Amino acid sequence: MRILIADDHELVRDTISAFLEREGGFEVAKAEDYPAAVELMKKRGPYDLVLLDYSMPGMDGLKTLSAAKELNRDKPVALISGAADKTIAQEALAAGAAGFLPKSMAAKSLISAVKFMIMGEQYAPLDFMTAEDANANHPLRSKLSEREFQVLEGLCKGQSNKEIARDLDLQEVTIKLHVKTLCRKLEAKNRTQAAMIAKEEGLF
Amino acid sequence: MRILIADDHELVRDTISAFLEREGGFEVAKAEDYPAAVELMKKRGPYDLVLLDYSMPGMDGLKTLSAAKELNRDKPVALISGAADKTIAQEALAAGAAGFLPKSMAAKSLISAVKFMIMGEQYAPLDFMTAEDANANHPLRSKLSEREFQVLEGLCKGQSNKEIARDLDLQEVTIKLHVKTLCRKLEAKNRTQAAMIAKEEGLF
DNA sequence: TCGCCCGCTATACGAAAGGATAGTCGAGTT
DNA sequence: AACTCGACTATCCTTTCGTATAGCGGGCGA
Repeated sequence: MRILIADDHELVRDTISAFLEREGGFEVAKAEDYPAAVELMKKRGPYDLVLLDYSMPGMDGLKTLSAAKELNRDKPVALISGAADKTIAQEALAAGAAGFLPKSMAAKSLISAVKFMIMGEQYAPLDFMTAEDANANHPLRSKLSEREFQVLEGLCKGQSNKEIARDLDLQEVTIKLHVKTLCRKLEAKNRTQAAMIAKEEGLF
Repeated sequence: MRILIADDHELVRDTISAFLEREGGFEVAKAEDYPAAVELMKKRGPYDLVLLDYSMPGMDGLKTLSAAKELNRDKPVALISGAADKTIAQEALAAGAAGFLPKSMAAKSLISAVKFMIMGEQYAPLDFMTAEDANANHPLRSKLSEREFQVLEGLCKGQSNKEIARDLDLQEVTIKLHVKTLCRKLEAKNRTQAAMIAKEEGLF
């Protein structure tokens, strides 16, 4: 069974592939970014399973996923990620990914997951998929009201008060009020800073 | 030789520890976050080497580093990180870290680095430390002029044009101009969106 | 040397944001 | 029933942003 693993962190790539080789008896090829993975698939492909890191140079979300799937002649291609959340996993699976492997999964589960996917099944850890979205019970959620949260989302998109008002079907003045109270709660002195704080908290 | 490795990604933690055990003959203990690492150091410590992930639950930069160093009775404590840049590494080493291991290092170098640190030396990969700062030759750097870059930094801090002007010792109108051209280059429609784009690019 | 681009400054104006105060309305408390 | 509280609207006013247009000086290449 031949596997290709692409991850920009050499330490992670090396140790995971060493683990797969020893514990699973697979033959593992390594790539340090997406273009390198493409090269390998073209020259040595198709592989029985391709594992792509979701955040590495050259990866552009789900577009590259389907491209890789074609390059690997419809043999399974799965995503692996340390930070991505449930929604991204769902989109990936819907887009035809053979599986989604969070780096928070146990190493021994990895072996069975890999075997499972090679057999053509779709894999995703149940506990990960049933978990709440990270931002659903985010610390900021309790500080801000629902409305303020919606307005904050608009701020993060760079929308003007007027645009936010249109989207939420409210008056512009109301948005201003929300922006003001929301800035106070976040200890931001203006909308831009509020948006940056939300971004730093990992929101939106 | 007893090593403690703390990382919130189980897959990474497991495979790295397996690698250290097999290839290096170390006895490796694992912790899933900082508090768990503290527990282990209290009960089973000190370890000959402690590896702490820089971004995991409970870690608060360098404060926790020195706390861990005390808990481990001044035996070496090193940081390991996937995303952190050179400046963080330098601060960590200055704060008494036994080493800084980027996840982009080769697995076989890990073994020698670990042995090196256990002997009481300070370790950091030379290529990593001499590398340019990630944002020094960032794609945006070539698109934007130096001034525009400085102004963008101000935007990301949520500063007003007037404040940025004071900091850069320029006139407010000049800042406005830079903001405008910078927004055009970034395809942002206002300052907030420009700041968000910079943030997404990993700047500041 | 001429033209040209770049960084900077200036003036001016409309649009947007920010702040203060006040009032309506409905839901839930006491 | 009186009360609080959150969400919403309204008016008024000041500050800040965003855009346009024009001018100046230095550096650089044709």
